[in-house]
Amino acid sequence: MNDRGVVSSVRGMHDILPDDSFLWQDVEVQMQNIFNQYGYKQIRTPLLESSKLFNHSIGEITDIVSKEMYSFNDRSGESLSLRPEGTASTVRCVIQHSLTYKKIQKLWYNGTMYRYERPQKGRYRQFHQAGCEVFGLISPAVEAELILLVNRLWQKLSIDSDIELEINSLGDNNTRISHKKELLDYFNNNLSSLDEDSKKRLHTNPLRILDTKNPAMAELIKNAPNILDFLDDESKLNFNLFKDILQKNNVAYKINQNLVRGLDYYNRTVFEFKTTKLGSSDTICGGGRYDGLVEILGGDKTPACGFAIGIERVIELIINRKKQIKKQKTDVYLIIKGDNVLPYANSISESIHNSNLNLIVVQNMTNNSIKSQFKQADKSGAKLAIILGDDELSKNIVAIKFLKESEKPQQNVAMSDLTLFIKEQFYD
RNA sequence: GUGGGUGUAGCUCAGCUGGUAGAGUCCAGGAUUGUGAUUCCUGUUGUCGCGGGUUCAAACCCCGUCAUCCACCCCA
Repeated sequence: MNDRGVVSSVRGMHDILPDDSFLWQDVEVQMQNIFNQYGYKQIRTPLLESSKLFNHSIGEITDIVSKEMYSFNDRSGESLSLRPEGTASTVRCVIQHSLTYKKIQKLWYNGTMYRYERPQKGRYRQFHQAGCEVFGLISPAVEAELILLVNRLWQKLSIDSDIELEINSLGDNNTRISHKKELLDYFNNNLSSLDEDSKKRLHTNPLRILDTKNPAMAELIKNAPNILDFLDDESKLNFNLFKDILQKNNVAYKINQNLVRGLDYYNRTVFEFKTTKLGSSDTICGGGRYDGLVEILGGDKTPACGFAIGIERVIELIINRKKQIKKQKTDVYLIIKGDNVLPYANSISESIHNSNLNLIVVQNMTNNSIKSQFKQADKSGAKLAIILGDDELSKNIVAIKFLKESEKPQQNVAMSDLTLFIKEQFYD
């Protein structure tokens, strides 16, 4: 509630307004088309899940679980949480319905996620993520396909030149244990070079130190033990194969040995699509392989791999790129003048809708001047204005004005011929 | 949780060393008795975020508070 007693949306949760919603629809449709074209099927899971699900999957000590979840007890005392990401719910759904029993699943989702964080550019408390998850396949062709599919989306949305792909491999369990041990030794031997934050992270999440933005530590990080030197043979083979596929398909990538994902469940190949155009929220898509998660959540051991896209960040990039964003355009605008015509106006709109031409028809319902109505018609982007006044009504005609092709003269059309006339204008 | 910036008309913003608020845009009407550019004229819109303090006087100074943006932490 603000000072005047008007309730407003809660911090970090934003309305998508009419001038922007068309762009959102456009992005969502393009995304769905591509996901579907690669044979992925949509799932829709609840926004609310048992808190346990996220505690067990994302990791108790991660920031997401320890301080960013919207959690509360419901009336029966069970702790529920608004989902902070989509993978855990997807895995839960897959296990619950035995979707991977002797089967491969390729799934996609799109929905709102919730994290209690301080809002800033590209980061909100309610935000949208779309993602794909693949279950039951061990081949690095899976990771590669995910990359190719996302890459295609960037191209479709014309933002590919703003985005760079970074990849890394986290290897298997042993890789991470031995790398972490070496890393701890290394940092402990160089304690004096660590900043305050990093000293804290030494005990919580030493991998994160590699990700620091502090330039004073660049040299230290550069010489730190490289996880890629610790890869087991199979992970190494997989990673090389993965890179081969990317190269064969002309996908540019950068190996970032310091790329660590924030969630506990990742192993082997991980990747992020990053941009420099969005301030400090630079990751617009992140993902990787998580072969252990299904088992952790109580399912049979199932290899899996996926990614999530931050839709708000994609939208920001698009708006950034084109100053004029696409708005919803009217096709036919109906102008009305006179006391007797009102009962006939809706009938005209209805007759156009009845003819299944799939046109956007807007009818002026004010009693404003003709001039004002034409102004509105022009602003709506309509190709045609239909004018119905007392004169026209008495002759059983309507006047048609071509708003986009002003060289064409205005013409009268009999009401009975109207839908045919309009069809010719839009489809011939 | 911690820093910094900003809150004035629906929107974008001006407002000097304190003297009681303005422009553009938008919308409506008219110039054009029923025709969309442009131009011109007219008109509508404000708890100057909120609360307190200083002062004869506060949009402006001081304190507090809320909202928002950006950054840190962390992440999509």
